[in-house]
Amino acid sequence: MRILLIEDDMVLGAAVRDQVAADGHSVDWMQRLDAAGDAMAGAGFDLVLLDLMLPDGRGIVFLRRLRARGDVTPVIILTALDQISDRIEGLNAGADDYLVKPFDLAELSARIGSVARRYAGNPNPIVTHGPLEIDLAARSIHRDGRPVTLTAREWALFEAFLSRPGQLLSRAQLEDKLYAFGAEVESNTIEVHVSRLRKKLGTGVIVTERGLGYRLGRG
Amino acid sequence: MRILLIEDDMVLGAAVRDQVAADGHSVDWMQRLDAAGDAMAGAGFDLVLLDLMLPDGRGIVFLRRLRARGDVTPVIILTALDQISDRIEGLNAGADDYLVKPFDLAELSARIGSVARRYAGNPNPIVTHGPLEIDLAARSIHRDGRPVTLTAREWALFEAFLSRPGQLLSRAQLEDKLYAFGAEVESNTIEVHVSRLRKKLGTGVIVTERGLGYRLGRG
DNA sequence: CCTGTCCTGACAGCGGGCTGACGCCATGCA
DNA sequence: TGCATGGCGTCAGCCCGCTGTCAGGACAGG
Repeated sequence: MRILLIEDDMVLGAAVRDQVAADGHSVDWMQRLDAAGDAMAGAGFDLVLLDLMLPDGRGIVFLRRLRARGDVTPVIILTALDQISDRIEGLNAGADDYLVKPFDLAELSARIGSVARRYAGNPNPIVTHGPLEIDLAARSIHRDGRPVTLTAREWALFEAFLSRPGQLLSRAQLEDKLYAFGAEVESNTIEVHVSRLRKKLGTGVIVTERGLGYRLGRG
Repeated sequence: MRILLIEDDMVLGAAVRDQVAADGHSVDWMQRLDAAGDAMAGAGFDLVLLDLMLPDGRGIVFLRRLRARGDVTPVIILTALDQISDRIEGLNAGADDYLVKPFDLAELSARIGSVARRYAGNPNPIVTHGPLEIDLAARSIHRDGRPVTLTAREWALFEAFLSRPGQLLSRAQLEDKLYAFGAEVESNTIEVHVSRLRKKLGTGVIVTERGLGYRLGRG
């Protein structure tokens, strides 16, 4: 897998590079955003590891611009910012995952593997689930042949179910997926999003386990 | 989830136990390290809440010994020691998280959920018990290949039996596992839930020991 | 047979879950 | 800058199924 590492801290960058390389991936390490932008425009990477605090600009802007260009390359954010608002901002900007420094290198490997598996894409892997056809890479869904459009949150939620088919997911687990680790949600946000998802995808897709959580229904 | 609480303070221990039980986990509470060691050697717990200051030894030694044995059960340390050096020592000994007394019970819940989720990763181990296939992480059961759905209380009860295969469990023990202390049940609730479980899982799963309690039958 | 224990169908209360509605905020457009 | 739009979190009220309770019957032991 081709990985682009954008990190200005030399010590941490080297450690990450070595770890990722040891996992068998090829790594391009850049210390500046402008160089990274050029690299992204050229060869296609399979994954981007992005530091948010860089000398020549905020990584979040970089990420947002990337997504605005239609680039769907998976991005994992590495940062010392541990404010909830920052995490939300990161995910809203289109990040796929989030690691707060200091993080364990083994955890980094695990996250990379997870993201890689999710996107392990021969051209367009299409998952069919009952009347639904899901193209994970393109983030598109068709229901009975008709296209369905999901919002960012809805997609994140649905993806959580797809990644663990048949497994029961508690509200807390889902909140972790949507808000990147322990953000406090004071209301029934998950319920509302589930409700909205059901309205778009059909009622049988997500099944409620009263008192426990939700799980993906049989297609 | 099966949780082992090691805490010698009766007031705090009771509070923690009630909170954890209210979150839907089954709790074993021990006041001494030697007893806890025996318990760990037997049934597998999903998580350990460990006080560092105990009458019969230092919790840190216990933890280190645990890891030396190759036991990877997640451990959260509860302690009044708030020196940085203590934290580092605890984490180096193999703890997964650290809570300094006095801590908020809600925070405890959040940490437990977080640690549990971190370890809830695939591949899910499947336990077979006669005609039953049990996926603890996914909270799913199949009987003769057909899925069986349990309610929250039914799960908690069944889990209590699974965690102690073959061991006799009195009604009082089961009530302790299912309900927070103080919320005493005055009727034959346990009997009713056993009955409902048997109807879903089959009659041979839970065996009655007249006058004593119940135990898990041979598969 | 008697007695104590256990099983299970029935039922009501309530608390968790669903969803329509609303307001805030960010974004896009003129 | 003002207006329109759409996403998202929050709230309230309704609904439904879980769950504790009870009662009557079954069963084991003596």
